[in-house]
Amino acid sequence: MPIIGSNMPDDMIVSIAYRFKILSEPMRLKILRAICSGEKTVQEIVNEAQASQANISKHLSMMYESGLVERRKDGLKCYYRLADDNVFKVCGLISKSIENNMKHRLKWINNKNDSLTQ
Amino acid sequence: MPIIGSNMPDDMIVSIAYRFKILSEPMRLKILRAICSGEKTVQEIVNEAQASQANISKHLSMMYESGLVERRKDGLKCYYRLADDNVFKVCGLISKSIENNMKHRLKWINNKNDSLTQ
DNA sequence: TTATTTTATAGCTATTTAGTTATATAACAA
DNA sequence: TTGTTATATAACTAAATAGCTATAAAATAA
Repeated sequence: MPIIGSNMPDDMIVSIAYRFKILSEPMRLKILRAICSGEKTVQEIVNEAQASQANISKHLSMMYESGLVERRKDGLKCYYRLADDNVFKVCGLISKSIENNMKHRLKWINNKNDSLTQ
Repeated sequence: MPIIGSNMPDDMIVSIAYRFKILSEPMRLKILRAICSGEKTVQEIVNEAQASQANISKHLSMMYESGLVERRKDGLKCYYRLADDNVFKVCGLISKSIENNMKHRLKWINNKNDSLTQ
């Protein structure tokens, strides 16, 4: 299964880039962290993510428009939930990649120190 | 293995967001597409991604600084390659997620049409 | 030396956008 | 009706940044 492969068309690249863009803001990841255990109201998300209601609402609207989250209205309250859980796998891979990178840099620093002390 | 889980600390969120940010620019994904089959020189990447040399070089520097790509200098030329291939898995999941989302919207549209024609 | 090639970078501009304040909308309660 | 609560949105500002042009740096060739 080719993933990004040299055959990936430009418009698919643009779609993927846009999805990454949504995931590239710490506040939006905090929102995902808040709803990863189940649906939450806007107020609950505001409290967990520690931001203004207007700010959270704007982020949620954007995430909804792009299909990253789904929502359900019940009276005055609006419950948001994840649209699918691929995003968690993605974050998992990214953090693994960051880990690899840090290990790599650490090894490089150690080698440098070794050669300095030899 | 908890992935993003409610226990993920803020600084890890920030690191992950930054990695996503690097992946959120179509031109940088085009660079990845260019080097996914193996290391390439800056000129080769410029040709494949169809952008100016200065622009590609700036993106490559940024990707290098953040540990997304590695490089090897040989005379005048500089070869860039991927640091690890988690990024491909990530793009794969993202495109799968986009697919799911499109299917979902399509189904929603179809249901709407069904109810209109009933 | 001088010229050429390859890559990196500095300075600039236009565009995007996160967060803010204030307000609108909409459901509920008295 | 009026008031209150929950959420969405409009207008604005400040900061970040993609791409541009011009130039610097560094290796090679003549």
